[in-house]
Amino acid sequence: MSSTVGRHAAREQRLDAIFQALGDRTRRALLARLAQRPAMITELAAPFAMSLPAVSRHIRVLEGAGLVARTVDGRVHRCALHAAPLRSAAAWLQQYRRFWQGSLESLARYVERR
Amino acid sequence: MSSTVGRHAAREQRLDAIFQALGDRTRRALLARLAQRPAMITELAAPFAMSLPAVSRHIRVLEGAGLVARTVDGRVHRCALHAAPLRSAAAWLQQYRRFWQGSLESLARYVERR
DNA sequence: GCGATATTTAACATTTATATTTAATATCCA
DNA sequence: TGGATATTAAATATAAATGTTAAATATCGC
Repeated sequence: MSSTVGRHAAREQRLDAIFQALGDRTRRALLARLAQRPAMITELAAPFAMSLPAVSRHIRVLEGAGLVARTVDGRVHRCALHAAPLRSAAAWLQQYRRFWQGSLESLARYVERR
Repeated sequence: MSSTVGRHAAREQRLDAIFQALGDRTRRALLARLAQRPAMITELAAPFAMSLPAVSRHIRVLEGAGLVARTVDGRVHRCALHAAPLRSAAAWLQQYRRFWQGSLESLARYVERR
């Protein structure tokens, strides 16, 4: 699994997991909450109109993408944001920066011309 | 639907669609291909070990997220990258930049100390 | 008009995602 | 010990995603 294609597939798989995890507003809200400070599961679940097991599984998805780290402390599971994978996602998006920059500049030029 | 919550929900929905669209490696590969130059459906589908209808639907998902624009020219559907929504995704990610930067700086300090 | 080409639609099968409710498990603490 | 708390697991239902093949639709070009 140390071949070039293997590494490529693994990176793609990680991006799949990261973007899929981000593709749900509940999970993005959980990340936003964790960006404030770490929190236990019950605390994280409280604001949502959704059962605790449902939130628990959303958190597991975030963990699977490497976006949340869990520390078990007695019966309390404390969750913390782990932002490193977001960096990979941002790096992927930056590849396309010139395209949206391009269209913005085109728009600017267009607006100036009038 | 022009209330603040309405707008918020709409933005969340758009982010859902964008991130979900990006959460599939076939679709990311299609975007990468379209970043070279526009192409028709058949052209886009050719490299994939997957039926044409399957690719056609992936493209529709990208369209749904606003990432691909289609121009019908006779029987040929020409697709072009439309990167603007990626900017929203990047903007969302930038909110978290300080977290991954933070860990990078910590690492740098740690490496320096030794 | 007719056959070849480009694409979608339909019908279908399979898998994955998401949510619920009800148990089970583990820990805390009086 | 025993009841309250924190969390997961199991069972279940539904919906959505993904892929296939075969048929339908529309256009091209002779």
